[in-house]
Amino acid sequence: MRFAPSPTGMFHVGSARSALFNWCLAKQSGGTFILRIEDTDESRNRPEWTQGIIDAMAWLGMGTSDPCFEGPYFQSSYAGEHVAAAHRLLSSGSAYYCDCTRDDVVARTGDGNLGYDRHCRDRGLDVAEGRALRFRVPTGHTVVQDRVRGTVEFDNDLIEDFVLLRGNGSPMFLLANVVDDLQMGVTLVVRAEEHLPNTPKQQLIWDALGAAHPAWAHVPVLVNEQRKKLSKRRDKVALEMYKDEGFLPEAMRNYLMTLGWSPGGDVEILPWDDIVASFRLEDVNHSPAFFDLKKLEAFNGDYIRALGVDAFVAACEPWTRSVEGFNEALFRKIAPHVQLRLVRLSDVADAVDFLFRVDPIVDEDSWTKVMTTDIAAAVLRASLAEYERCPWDAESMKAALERIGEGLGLKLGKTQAPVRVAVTGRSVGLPLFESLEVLGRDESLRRLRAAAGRLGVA
RNA sequence: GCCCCCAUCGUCUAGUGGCCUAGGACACCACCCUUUCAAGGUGGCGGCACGGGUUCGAAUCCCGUUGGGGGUGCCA
Repeated sequence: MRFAPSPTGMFHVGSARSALFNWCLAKQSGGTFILRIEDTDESRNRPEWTQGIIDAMAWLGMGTSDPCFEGPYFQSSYAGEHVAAAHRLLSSGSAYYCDCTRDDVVARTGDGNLGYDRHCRDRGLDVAEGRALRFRVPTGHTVVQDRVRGTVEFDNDLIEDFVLLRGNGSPMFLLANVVDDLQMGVTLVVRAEEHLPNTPKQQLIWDALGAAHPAWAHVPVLVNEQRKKLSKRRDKVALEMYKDEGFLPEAMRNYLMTLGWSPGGDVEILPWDDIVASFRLEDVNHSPAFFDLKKLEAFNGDYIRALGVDAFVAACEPWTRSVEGFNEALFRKIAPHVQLRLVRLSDVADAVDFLFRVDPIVDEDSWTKVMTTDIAAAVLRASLAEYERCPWDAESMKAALERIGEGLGLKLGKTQAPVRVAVTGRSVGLPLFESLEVLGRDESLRRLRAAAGRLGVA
């Protein structure tokens, strides 16, 4: 098994899914998962992208220290082997040098859509600066046996004599990829469907090299709302971004696996070990899958709720640490209520900051909506009086406010609103009485008085 | 243009000729629960692209049409 991304940007969610598929296969077969960085296009590579890939994979649970993990290897360091293989192809007659430019070809064929016209095929050109080495595609048909798609047949006459070595002598992807897979003993290639058209070409190279090609499996691409392939330019595809927004790696990897594959039956959220055990290439869907953020969020919420309190508090740390006046012990007390309401961990700060700040951030819309009613002043005045002496636990405070509501002919839903805005600054949020309990009597009363003061209540 | 792939609710999918009056999940709507918001519960909306075959019987097999997608680089 191998996963061979090119380090040309942030780690793509589609790549992540391919990696995950490979990983599952390696795990269940006791095989090796090889990470090979395909960095043969020097102009588009950056070392930080490579580290980004490794970090993102580790985040998803594919760590370099895992027994099945091998690498990372860098394709660029095997250029010598690639060139050597190319020369073998040259001497066996499977390749030839060509000095045509793209413009030359188009000028001859008169059609920019057409491929190379095999102009130099039999010119017997020698190696020279600027001359590319092309593969001599044989006549006949190439049959690709694909483990997800079945049998796909290509007419060799329609495959152009593609370039193996550039004019500057550097190897191209098609060749490098094959040579590395051959050398590394790769027996199964699982990659995105966009590589299917490359497969007959690569299979031809394997044949010409006299080696048995690996088994192929092409999984459908991930698409956006317009049903176009997820692209780095248009779409939000960087795994790192999802991490920063508070998606749990467990939720992400579970969700990614369900795109194009299903564990069967009526469940889709299941333990990772079960996923690894039940994944089968033959069950992978043939059609593109839409990357649905809403569904990812649903998965994430589910995983957040399933966390133990300790794990939840720890997972929130990247976002809680920047909350003014944050106190972990206090947060822990309210955490179970927070867990129930979070879709992304990054929302935690807004949910709990009122507990820690000197003064809550007052949402003026909430204030206007709730505090300008007739009842607000009465509720505030009465609750101030009650809360100065009632036992400081959620149940008692609830009972007290219920009594106040009864006196005013209000349901609890109405009565709690002014208290909530006074204490939290907002009209929606965590359960009120539990929040008061955690906040403490002194601070709660102080905020109630401040709100009463703003309303002009004595 | 040419080559290739694909086609079940809006979305992700289950389904491999009779268990299908097509199941689940997300989203959406309603109701219940309720301390706001969630969570949870119950119910609802909604689909086999179309046309031909094959068969006693087709979402499932075959052909065609249409529609989508991918590829078509001295990128990977």
